[in-house]
Amino acid sequence: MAMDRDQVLRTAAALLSRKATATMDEVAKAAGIGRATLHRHFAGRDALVRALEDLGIREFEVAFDKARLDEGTAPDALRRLVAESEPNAPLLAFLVTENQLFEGDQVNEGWARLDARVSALFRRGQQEGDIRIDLSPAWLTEALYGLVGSCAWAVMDGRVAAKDFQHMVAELLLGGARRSVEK
Amino acid sequence: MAMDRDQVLRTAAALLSRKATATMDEVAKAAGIGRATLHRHFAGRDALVRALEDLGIREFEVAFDKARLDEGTAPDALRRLVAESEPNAPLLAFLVTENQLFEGDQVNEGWARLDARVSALFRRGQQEGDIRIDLSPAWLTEALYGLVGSCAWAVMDGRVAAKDFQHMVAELLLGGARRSVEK
DNA sequence: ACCAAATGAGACGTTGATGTCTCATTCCAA
DNA sequence: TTGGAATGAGACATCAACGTCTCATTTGGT
Repeated sequence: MAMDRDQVLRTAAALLSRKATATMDEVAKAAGIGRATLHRHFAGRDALVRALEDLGIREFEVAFDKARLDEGTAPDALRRLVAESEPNAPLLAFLVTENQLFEGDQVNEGWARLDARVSALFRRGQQEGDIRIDLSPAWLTEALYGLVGSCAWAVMDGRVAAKDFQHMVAELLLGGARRSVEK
Repeated sequence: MAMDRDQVLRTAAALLSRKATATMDEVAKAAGIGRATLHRHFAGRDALVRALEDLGIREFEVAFDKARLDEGTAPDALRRLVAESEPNAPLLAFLVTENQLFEGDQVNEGWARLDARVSALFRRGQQEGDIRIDLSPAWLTEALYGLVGSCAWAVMDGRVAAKDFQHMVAELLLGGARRSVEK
């Protein structure tokens, strides 16, 4: 029953992704540790959420690295990005809704770094002529997060098959719903 | 200072869309009424959220009617739907995140009715050859909600200009981010 | 085998929001 | 004008989660 900080965080992420209002007690039980121990490592609920935020940001930075956003065409890079994001999609969904509660406080600057990388990808795609220019990189970034989160919820609710996650997100984001003539 | 139930609900919707954790006290103050009065009309916070849910469902049913989902091509109907949804987009964003807390409880059957109408629209588009068939109507419906909600947040945060809402949502959903050759 | 550190269980006080209640005041219709 | 209904303000008890603390037990390294 040793306390593995990272393992506890991942368990908490899994629980909170499903039930965002889970209590500290529930988080502790889910992680198989005592509430006191949980408190010894995370000063409070806020600290826990911050730690989850850090974990999420770290995971996505790794995912972005693996996706090699600078290589190949932007659409291909985006597909890789969606594929690499899938394992952490529920965590992202949780953090996105949680962030909306932080109103104006101070948001982790890590998000800005991630946003910048995604925005840069879209911008590159626009410059190379692969991405339409009437949709701003900022909006495309938001939309990516939104679709990843939505699909994560849909998968958890059984409305979308898990195996379709990558296709559903990447294809909708890239190609849209309209049936293209050239296809 | 007479109590106008519908006006109170709209004020609450506006507040809670920005700050989902707003207290009953804050809601009452925002509505310009006393907390006791608020309590006389809504048995509790749950009842208030349920009432907001009803309001939202009513609003969207009206919006769907106005959008005339059965007329014209599916893409055109979808554009009208996005346009009609815009005024209530923040409320939708709030209700969507709130619904995720309702885990398995009982979800208002109104959502099923709305889902059915949107799904039917996408299905019609697929049958008429305007919407691609490799994306399920259920997912397209979820994606629509997700994009409307995401864009509502983005507008509230100033990352997207309010005047671009319809274009950003409808064009991304329909056409995707990839620059099409035919365009 | 030993000892220091970490843990689990639970008691305890605190806090913030909730829901109820009272009472003086205001509103509105007859 | 008048009387009943609705309201606003605030007091009050309740409750759930939080955060702190203690102490017996377990763990892990030497």
